Formats: sequence, structure tokens, C-alpha cells
Amino acid sequence: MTDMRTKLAIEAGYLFQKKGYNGTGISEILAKVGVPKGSLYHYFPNGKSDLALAAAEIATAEVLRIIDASFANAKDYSDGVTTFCYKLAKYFDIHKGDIGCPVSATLHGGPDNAIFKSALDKTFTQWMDRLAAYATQLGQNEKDAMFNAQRLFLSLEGAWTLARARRDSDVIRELPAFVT
Amino acid sequence: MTDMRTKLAIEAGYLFQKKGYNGTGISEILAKVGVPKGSLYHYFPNGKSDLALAAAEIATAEVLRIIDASFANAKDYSDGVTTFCYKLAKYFDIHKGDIGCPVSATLHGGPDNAIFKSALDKTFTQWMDRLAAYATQLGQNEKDAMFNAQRLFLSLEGAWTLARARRDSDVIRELPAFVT
DNA sequence: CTGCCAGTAGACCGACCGGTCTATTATATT
DNA sequence: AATATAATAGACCGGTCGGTCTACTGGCAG
Repeated sequence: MTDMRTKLAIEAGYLFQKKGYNGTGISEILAKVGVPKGSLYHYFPNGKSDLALAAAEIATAEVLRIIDASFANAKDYSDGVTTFCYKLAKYFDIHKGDIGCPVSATLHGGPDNAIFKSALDKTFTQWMDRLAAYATQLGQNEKDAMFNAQRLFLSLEGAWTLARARRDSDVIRELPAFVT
Repeated sequence: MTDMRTKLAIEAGYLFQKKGYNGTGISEILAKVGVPKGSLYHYFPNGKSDLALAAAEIATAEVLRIIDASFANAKDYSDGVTTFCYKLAKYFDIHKGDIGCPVSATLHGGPDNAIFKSALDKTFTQWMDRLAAYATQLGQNEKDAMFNAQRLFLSLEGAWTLARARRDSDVIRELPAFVT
């Protein structure tokens, strides 16, 4: 079983994605995990903000894993993108369409802390770099690869926003038509 | 001078864009406008949520005005898009890069109220329809027009998110390269 | 002048916020 | 068994939240 620190961060991340940083109370997270306050501040001495950073880190890695899984057996870039969007749409649906981009929902709206902003920037860059790496690996020159990766990322963030407003993941699934 | 109701909604909207619905306190809005609580609940008997809906309505209309202004003298669709992105980047910069999409920042993270979600959806649809109308007017067939409008919108929401994380509006200004 | 009412003003409310603190229990080490 | 440390448990804190309520003010209508 995952250790308690991870368990807390995962549950916190899920709630942040759904209701945002300010919309999620410490006590709510605690209740979901079934843990008293003492434990939280034992694992996260700096409290809520550390919890959010840890949650964002986990979500960042999770999306990277999804990218890897999507491109593992991809015939070409377009194929990988399609699988990727399908997987994200499924993730969206699992949570009943009431969930934002795992990382931006968590870190935006938090303390206007520069740390939060730069963590967000770093995450986005990591995602785009990983996508670009697969594009390169699948035959694109570096310039095209970066261009396509950025275009995918930008559209994806928008698609996620629109999907949430509509409570309908179709726009995420249809994304490949817009970016390939 | 604008009436007090509008004044309250505008200031509230600005704060919601910056810190989100849950991150903005009633008292903070009141302090900025210089008005006591009694007045707020006189103009908005349902309190904060009504204030947010009014703010979103104003922001929705404002973006439509920006679209109109961008396409008023546009030679072609690409030209209008470029002007539009430029104007939005400027708007972003005016607020020191610490501001989200005027409407989604206000309505996401609010009460999970269906009214909020559907208002958000309606706003997005209005924006895309308006963009598509200009695309049609400038020579595109209806299918292409809707396709391009949606692609622009999706990328724009993403670009705004990325710009905010980076505190740099360049990605918004460079958007036309991705969607035309 | 009188009565009415939109609007102003802010004290006040219970609920909840994030965070601290002390006490207790489980676990590992010697 | 004795001790140290990790972890649990939750009472408690001051502050702030959104919202209600009463009192007052100013201008307009009769």
C-alpha cells in the first residue's frame, strides 16, 4: 500500500482538481482519507500549500505516464495523439466530468506564490517536451515536433475547460482533428 | 457614471479573474469599491453567486466587443485573428499577467451549481459563434468557419493558461501561427 | 410637513478556515 | 524491559467567511 504521505497528496489532488485550491478545506481532505489533523501536519509541516505542491507533482508524473503509454505502440505521431486524447477523455469521464486539468486546477488560485507559478510552468514544459520527444522519435524534425507539441498542449488545456463547462468529454476525444 | 450595481459587478469580476471565486472575499470587493455590505445585498439579494454571474455576463460581452473591434477592418480571417490575439495579450499585460480567462476563472470553482456551468458553456458558444460568423463573412464556408473558430478558442484558452503560469503574454501573441 | 422608500451603514451571527498544541499510542532499537 | 521516536488523535485558537438584521439617511411625492 502507498504510504500515508502519498495517500494524502493523491486525495488532496483529486479534491483540488474538482473544487480548486481555495474551494477545498483541510478538514474535507482529512475526512476523505480518514486521518486526523495531527498526521497531516506530521507529513506536511508546511500544511496546505505543501500538500498542493506534492499533489501537483504526482499529477504531473501521472500525465507523463499516460503520454508514455499512449506512444508506446504508436505507428506515427497522429496515432499517439489520438490514443492520448482518448485516454484523457476516459480519465475525465471517470470523474463524471467534474474535474479540471489536474495541475492547473490545483496550482491556479492557490497563494499567488511565485513557487506555485513556476511549478506550473515547469509541469507544462515537461509535458510539451515529452510530446515533442515522441514526435521527433516518430520522424518529425525538431522544429515541427516542438510546434506540434505546443499546439496539442494549448488545444488540450482549452478542450479540457470546454469539456468541463459542457460536462461532456467529446471535445477532448475530437481534439486530434484539430491538431494533426 | 455607471450605476452602483455595474460598478460592483465589474470590480468583483476583476477580483474573481485574479483570485478565483473562492479566493475572493465579499469584504474585499466591498473595500475596493468603498461600499458597505448593506448596499451589496440591496443590489444583489442572492449575494456572491449573483455577483459572479453578473460579472461573467459583463466579461462575456466585453470579449464580444473585442472580437468585433478586431474584425471590423480585417482584410481576411487571419488578419482578424492576429488583431484579436494582440488585443487580448495587451489586456493580459495591463493586469500584470496575473489574470485568468475572464469568464472561466470566475465561474469555475464557484458553487458546483448547474447554472454556473451552463452560463460558462453559453459564453463559450457565443464567442465561437461570433468568431465563426466573421470567418464566414470573410469568405470561408460554414464548416471551415466553425472548425477554425473552435480551434482558435481551444488554443486561446490554453494559451491564456500557459501565459499566466509564465507571467508572459508572448504565447498569446504567437497564437495566430498555430491556428491559421 | 409627512410618509414613504431606495439606498447606506455597519454591528453582529454561526460556521468554517488553516494552523498549533498537548496527549496518547504504536513501533523500532538497544 | 527500557527508551526513543514515529505517528495518531483531536481539542483548541484567532481570524475570516458569506449572510442577516436593524438603524439611519436623504430625497421625492402627497
